[in-house]
Amino acid sequence: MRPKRPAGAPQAGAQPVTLRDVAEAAGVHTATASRALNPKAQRMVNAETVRRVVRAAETLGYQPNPIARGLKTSKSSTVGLVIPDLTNPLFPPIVRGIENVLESAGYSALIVNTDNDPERERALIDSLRSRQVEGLIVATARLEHPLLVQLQEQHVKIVLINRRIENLQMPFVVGDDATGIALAVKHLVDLGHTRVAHIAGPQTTSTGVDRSRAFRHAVRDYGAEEDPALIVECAHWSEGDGAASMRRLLDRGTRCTAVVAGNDLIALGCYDVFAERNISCPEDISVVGFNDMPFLDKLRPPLTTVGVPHQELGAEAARMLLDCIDEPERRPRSLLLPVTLIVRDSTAPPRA
Amino acid sequence: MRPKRPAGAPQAGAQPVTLRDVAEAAGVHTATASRALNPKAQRMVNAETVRRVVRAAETLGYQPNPIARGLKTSKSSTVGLVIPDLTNPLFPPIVRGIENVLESAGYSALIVNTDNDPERERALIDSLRSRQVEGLIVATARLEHPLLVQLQEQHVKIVLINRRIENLQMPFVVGDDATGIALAVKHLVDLGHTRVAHIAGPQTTSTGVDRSRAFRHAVRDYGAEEDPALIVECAHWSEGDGAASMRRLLDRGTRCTAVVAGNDLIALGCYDVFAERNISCPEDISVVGFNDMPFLDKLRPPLTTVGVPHQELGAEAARMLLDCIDEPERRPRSLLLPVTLIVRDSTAPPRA
DNA sequence: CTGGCCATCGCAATCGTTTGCGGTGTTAAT
DNA sequence: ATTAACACCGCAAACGATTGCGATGGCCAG
Repeated sequence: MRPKRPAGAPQAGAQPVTLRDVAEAAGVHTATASRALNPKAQRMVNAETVRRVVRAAETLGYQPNPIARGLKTSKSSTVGLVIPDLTNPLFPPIVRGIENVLESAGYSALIVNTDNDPERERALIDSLRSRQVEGLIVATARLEHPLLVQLQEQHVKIVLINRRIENLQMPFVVGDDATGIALAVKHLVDLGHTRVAHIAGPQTTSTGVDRSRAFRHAVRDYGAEEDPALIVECAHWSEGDGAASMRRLLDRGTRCTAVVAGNDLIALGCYDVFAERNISCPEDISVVGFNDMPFLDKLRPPLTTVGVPHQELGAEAARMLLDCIDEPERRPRSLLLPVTLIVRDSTAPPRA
Repeated sequence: MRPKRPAGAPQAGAQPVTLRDVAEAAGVHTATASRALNPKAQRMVNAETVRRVVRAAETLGYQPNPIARGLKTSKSSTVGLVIPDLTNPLFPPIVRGIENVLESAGYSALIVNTDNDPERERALIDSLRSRQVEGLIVATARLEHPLLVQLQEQHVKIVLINRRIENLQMPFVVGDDATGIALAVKHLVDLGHTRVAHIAGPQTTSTGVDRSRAFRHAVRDYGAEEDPALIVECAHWSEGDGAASMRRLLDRGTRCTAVVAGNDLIALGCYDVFAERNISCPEDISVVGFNDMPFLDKLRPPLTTVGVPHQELGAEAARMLLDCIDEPERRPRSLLLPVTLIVRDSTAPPRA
């Protein structure tokens, strides 16, 4: 007889009501109790017995111990979420989307921030794996990403979010960058712009190359000028790099009346140099961003941008990962979510 | 002899290198291996043996299985983080601060978003506890918070962040709201304002009452007008509620030339109302916010606010929680972190 | 009446660690 | 020389769940 906890003190200490307790209470063996509580195995046990066990479990307030369960099944009900920096306003909505679907599936997420440092990334992923995460949602993918292909070879379940990897069968969910950019360019051309520039994101990321490729196509399709000088690249998706690139563009005297930025942060960088140089937006130059991160409508001028359903992005990625976990043999699916142009006041017809 | 994994395929499958493997490799029992690897118990085993074991562990790439360890020790190396909504820009920096110190201590955080719903909060905390978190960092505390006192009675380790609970010995770490508000009021008075309003946060939270109390004191201390009509309250710390309260203030005809908002979101609400009613800031009304959330400098006008070291807040809270875990008997400490006034362009002398 | 099948359930091993306890062998004290 | 003290290490029992396998009993068909 193991020591009973003091009666009348339900849940006094931690929560020591174990499977054995409910088994005893129901007058069965722990094995039967386990099966009775497990939907997959319920049919192996008498319906009446199941009822007794679940009732016992309920009245005792039994909560299975996921650690013990995890030890036996080597499932942790946990997934790892690898992002560059939670502080980047792009990610909180994604994270919430992910957590929402994980939560309803009984899973939870361990979040790590790599700060885009490959060394750190490797270490953090190691620690994630040692915590037995059942899969990874990765938002830090670069086009060339040896670590990720290595993980894939080790059959780690991975789904990419917001990024793809070249020449690789790895499931991903991204926004429809191409039509987003096309929408932006069309909007500008419709306003009358002919010389529109592009401040591209880093070409080491799929997002960067997809958007700049889409830009070149759109410029051609909608009949704007195809001047290579109108395209500059950023080293990182940051405000500072955006500003630097904008300065480069201006300094080399490339004339333009509109710019589509690789993302909102880069657009913010443009705003900074506009302020430095007394350029007024949208009168002198129109700007459109990408992502529709929060509070863009509070800027002066409110930023025209393309809205990406980040929360759904996250939700879909989580669903996809759970699918991979449930049926490891399914072939990788990927998803392209629709985006929308959000017109605010940073775009206007060019000065006559 | 248990089946060896195929040689030449290091880490091929999951990561099946177990303590037993290193024990065998070092020619000792798992028990000794365990002790050799555990700093607390190393002195119970011969130094030479320790060396052999650690070398074996290193060459095999041994990673202890935290699940198994947790099962035995009922420690999960995990803490729960309870916040209202990750999407609120206030929290990402806090989370990063927390994760930084947890990471270096070998802990990690499970984040849940309550959306300020007590029912959801209870359910999420239950799920956190069933995952054996060793403690909680809570950012959702209200002045009256039965759930939290109940948890405290059950000896759950809790540290509050950004909030306190009334009449309760529960460790917390907060910014110095009082001097923050005092700084703001002094700044406005120095500019020449005499009728300064306060749009207070919800008085159900310590932050709300602390700031509005500080406001009343500061107004008196610096000789501004003490008109109760100058103070209105928000139901929530949100943009919408801030706007609503600002409208109430204006609609009842209370004259004022400056307002200190309970936080930045509320200040943003004021901006919205200014836009609606063609009030220009700072010419007609000055505004100062609280928190210095990201991108405030991009607003028009850039928002004067009081800066709170959120990342340090998080870091200190995490340190505090780890302390509580390590030595459960220590009496609760609390921390008040210094804040600074950040003057931008939303404040100016009142119109002559 | 017997053998076989099926439904139901218990036994016990197992997951990878930690840890109380007891068993060595060695050294120092009497 | 006997023994106490000690350092070191192995044995085995945990931790709380899952699961292959075997045992039991009831039932039907042959």
